[in-house]
Amino acid sequence: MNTMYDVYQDKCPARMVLDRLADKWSVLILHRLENEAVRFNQLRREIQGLSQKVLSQTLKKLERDGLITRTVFPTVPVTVEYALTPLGKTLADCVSELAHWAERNMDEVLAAQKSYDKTLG
Amino acid sequence: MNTMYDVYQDKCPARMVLDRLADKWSVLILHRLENEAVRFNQLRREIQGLSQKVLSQTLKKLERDGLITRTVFPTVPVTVEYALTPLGKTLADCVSELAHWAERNMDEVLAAQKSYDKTLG
DNA sequence: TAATCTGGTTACCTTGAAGTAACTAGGGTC
DNA sequence: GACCCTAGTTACTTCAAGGTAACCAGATTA
Repeated sequence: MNTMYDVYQDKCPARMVLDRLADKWSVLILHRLENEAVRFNQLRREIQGLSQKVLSQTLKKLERDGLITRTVFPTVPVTVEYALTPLGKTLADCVSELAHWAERNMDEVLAAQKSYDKTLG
Repeated sequence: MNTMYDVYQDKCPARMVLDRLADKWSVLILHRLENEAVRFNQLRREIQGLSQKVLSQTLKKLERDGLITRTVFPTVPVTVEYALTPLGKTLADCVSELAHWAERNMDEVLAAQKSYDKTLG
């Protein structure tokens, strides 16, 4: 049973959660993990512009939130895999739609920006 | 017909769009506008913690992106209403799911955080 | 012994985002 | 004339997120 919350309220815990989710890197990482577990350096290589430091920080936050798991395999060199938890999966579905929306509609957004900037002359 | 983009690529325009969307205030504003047009000060009052400056900036960005319209009514004092465009509506649907997810699942997230913090003792 | 791999952490610095608060405009009321 | 309303803008300051780059552990290979 869930407590009722209102995201419009300041200091509402749902707001804190939303604040964490509304982050570009979290969105990209969750999206990437949607269909398979991925290793640290693989994420780093695939998500361009994401530095090692920020990747590490973001993964830690996502793990803390119970959205992803971190599994260490004692291979040589060591392998660390990140994967979605069941909770993370429900969020990733939601977040992927955002990513898809961006891919689908960005032509229209760019056109709107162009037109907006023109009218300011 | 849309160009194909990949959000994992740096400097990909879809990434720029995603970056703009993955913003707490944009999410809250789009969510609030989902079912009705809302005035400037009304948004400011209802979305707690959102300053006048940031509200103004965020609305301007959303308008530039073609997601909301700004309509001035020559009442006294002047009334300015913000409303979703059809494009904005498609995004708001997506974004509202994120807000709902946060409200629905935050108990579980907070519990995960608590448990994570405890194991670090 | 030196270099290489993964998966990080740490120190240092910069810059841009946000807070605060005052100011503007255009009109109405007392 | 002074003050209130809406809807912003502007100036100043501060703070934290992020970039860069070096460092670390643990093990392997040449």
